[in-house]
Amino acid sequence: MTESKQELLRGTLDMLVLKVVALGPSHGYAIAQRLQQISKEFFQVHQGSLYPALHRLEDKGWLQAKWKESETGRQAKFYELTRKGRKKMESEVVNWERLCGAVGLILRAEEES
Amino acid sequence: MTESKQELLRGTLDMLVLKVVALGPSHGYAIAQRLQQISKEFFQVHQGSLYPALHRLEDKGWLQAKWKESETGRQAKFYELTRKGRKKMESEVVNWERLCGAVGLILRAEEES
DNA sequence: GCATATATGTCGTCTTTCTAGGTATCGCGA
DNA sequence: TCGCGATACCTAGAAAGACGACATATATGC
Repeated sequence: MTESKQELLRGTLDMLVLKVVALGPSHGYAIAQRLQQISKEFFQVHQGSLYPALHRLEDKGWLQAKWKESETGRQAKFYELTRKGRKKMESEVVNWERLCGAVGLILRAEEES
Repeated sequence: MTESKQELLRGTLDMLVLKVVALGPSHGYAIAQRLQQISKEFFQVHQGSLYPALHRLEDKGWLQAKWKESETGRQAKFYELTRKGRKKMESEVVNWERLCGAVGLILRAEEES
């Protein structure tokens, strides 16, 4: 079994996290679970990637954090999108789509005369 | 004009190069041009990215190089796909498509009840 | 003689991810 | 009660890959 979970593509994590947080404020642990669930187990986000990413996004002013009680009754750090974060997310999505399109052009290219 | 060319997504360059070489043996300089042209100027591949990538792909046994005369009459290093390289390319493409699908799931996700 | 396009390459830096560890609390079953 | 798995946070170090800047050389045209 060479069955290891999918590595993330460098640079996509920020967009994915912003998008998941846009679905509703959430804490780190839950964000990782959501990403895994929504992607049908394709993405497996490691804590060593996620927490630094959250701090990065907070530093940049795209996320804002508040300690609250989680669903299970413990303290957890809930992140929500700032206005800047929403803009950033939207531009990242647009860029992702353009990038996908460009990759698609390459992949569908055929030998020209 | 904040018009700088698109950064590559880390990890996609290998696939794109393999795919372009699959269109027909080509040398570094021409590979960069082709990538730019086919992607309609979206990708601008830097020399500092491309040449190390070509050496990497050659080391892995996915590309094979021969010095030949280029279209302009000079010596250039022509790369072509090996059998291993073709397999690698195909699996990378499959993986790219699965990854795109997974990202799509995230981007299209909506707040569930 | 010089700029530009062609063509290859290296080096140092930066960013991001992974691996591998650490802390702590809670609920559950043995 | 003891340990374990799940929940929840975190960091440090290493690896990878892309970038910018630089270096080199030849051919063509002005």
